[in-house]
Amino acid sequence: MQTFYDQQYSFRSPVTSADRVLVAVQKAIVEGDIAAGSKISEAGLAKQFNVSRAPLREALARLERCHLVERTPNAGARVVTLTYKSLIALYQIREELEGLACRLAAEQMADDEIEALSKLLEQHLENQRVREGESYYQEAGDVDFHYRIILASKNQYLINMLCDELYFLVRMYRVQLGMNGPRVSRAFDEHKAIITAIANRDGELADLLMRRHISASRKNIETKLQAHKEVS
Amino acid sequence: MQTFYDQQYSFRSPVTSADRVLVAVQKAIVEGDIAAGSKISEAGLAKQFNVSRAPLREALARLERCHLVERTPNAGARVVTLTYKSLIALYQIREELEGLACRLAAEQMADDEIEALSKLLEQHLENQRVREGESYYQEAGDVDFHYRIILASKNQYLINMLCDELYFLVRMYRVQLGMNGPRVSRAFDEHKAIITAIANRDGELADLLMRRHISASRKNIETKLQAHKEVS
DNA sequence: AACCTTTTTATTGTCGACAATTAAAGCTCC
DNA sequence: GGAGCTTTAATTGTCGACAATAAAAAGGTT
Repeated sequence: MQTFYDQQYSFRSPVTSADRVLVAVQKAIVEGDIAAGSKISEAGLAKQFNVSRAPLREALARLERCHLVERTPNAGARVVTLTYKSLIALYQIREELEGLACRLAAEQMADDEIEALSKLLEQHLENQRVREGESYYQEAGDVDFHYRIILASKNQYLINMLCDELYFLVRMYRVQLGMNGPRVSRAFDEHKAIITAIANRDGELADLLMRRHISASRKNIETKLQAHKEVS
Repeated sequence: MQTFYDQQYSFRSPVTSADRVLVAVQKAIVEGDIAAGSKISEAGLAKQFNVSRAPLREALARLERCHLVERTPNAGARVVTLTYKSLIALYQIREELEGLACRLAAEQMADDEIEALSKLLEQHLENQRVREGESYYQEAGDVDFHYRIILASKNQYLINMLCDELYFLVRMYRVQLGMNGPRVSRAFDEHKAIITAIANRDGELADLLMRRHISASRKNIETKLQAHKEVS
């Protein structure tokens, strides 16, 4: 299943070898294959991907940009660690920016775009029925949904910030802390309500609903993070 | 006058030569010494700063990060051009994010920090009286003010996005399109009202006032941009 | 044995050269 | 003379090696 969000960097296909490495390392960090908090060796990763250090450093710079690694001069890069504080900070920003995106989308989306988004949601519903309980496809669907609305805002900076700089971190929290149980179906309903508001060209309501949707999602992850902390 | 905003990259002093080049080129672009829309030659700039292309490319990557240049694979980097559309997009985001920053600051700033910020504003007022009509110091003061509030939000991502990724572009609009006339003194009054709201721990009002402040600033630049376009 | 200093090692930052790609110039053909 | 193709030139992407810095190990002192 080729999902929308598999691409990055404003949705260009990887042309340079730095792009390829970036995509691979992004995926590895998001999915936890490279442990959170671990140090990244430039020479090591370069060897692993059969490239020189130059393109790898370019990739590292972009990984820093999407907040997946933290670099300190002359000391190298470390994979970020997921914390409660970071989660709150991230979702505070998402509420504001995706709320704005939703409002702009309600004002600017073409009728057929709204129709297409509505159909996409129906597709996700099918998938959910078929794969009850399996969380990954739902996450992909959720990300797809948010991506579409962000793109519909037509705000260049907003698209860049959310899709390129913030969403990999969001996915990292989701993949590593999961989304499942009753939250999945509730998220669907919230998506549907948001689309309805957009279809009615009610930007204010769409904004509000998106903020609540994100807030609910945050609370869900918060509890998982809490449970996760208590175990370890 | 050493101003607060002269530093960058989360306020670390430039240690590597890529840092030095970055600061210099940032300044050159913001102040229009490197023309908007012009192509950047890696070899040329590298020679100009007496460094090799490696640190210069690192600097370019960060310039792209703060939206001062746009890079396309195998085609190089171009300095961004200031447009009406871009201005609107930028300020839409600023309203949301700085509004949030203001709300968080109202909740979290220590009493002595508020006191210090209030005193900073008095200092700016002195400066304004002395240098009536000269816009640069006012801008520096304005940027100082916004920086303080953003930092007070204590939200790591918010600080990074606003101070590292967006504010150079904001400064570019200000420096090249200027802020002067009655807007200067009005901005002072708005700053004062915002501090008062923060001192009263009224986050909601502080949020609202900051949004209006930014909106007013946008309208001011809009008219300048309009006039500028009509001339050229 | 713990602490500080010095030496060693490893890692990051920088350089110059080469390969790959794109943009420009020149040529051919209509 | 202009459109399309070919060749040339210029620019970007990548590589391996060296220099500079920081972390680790060894040594000495109290």
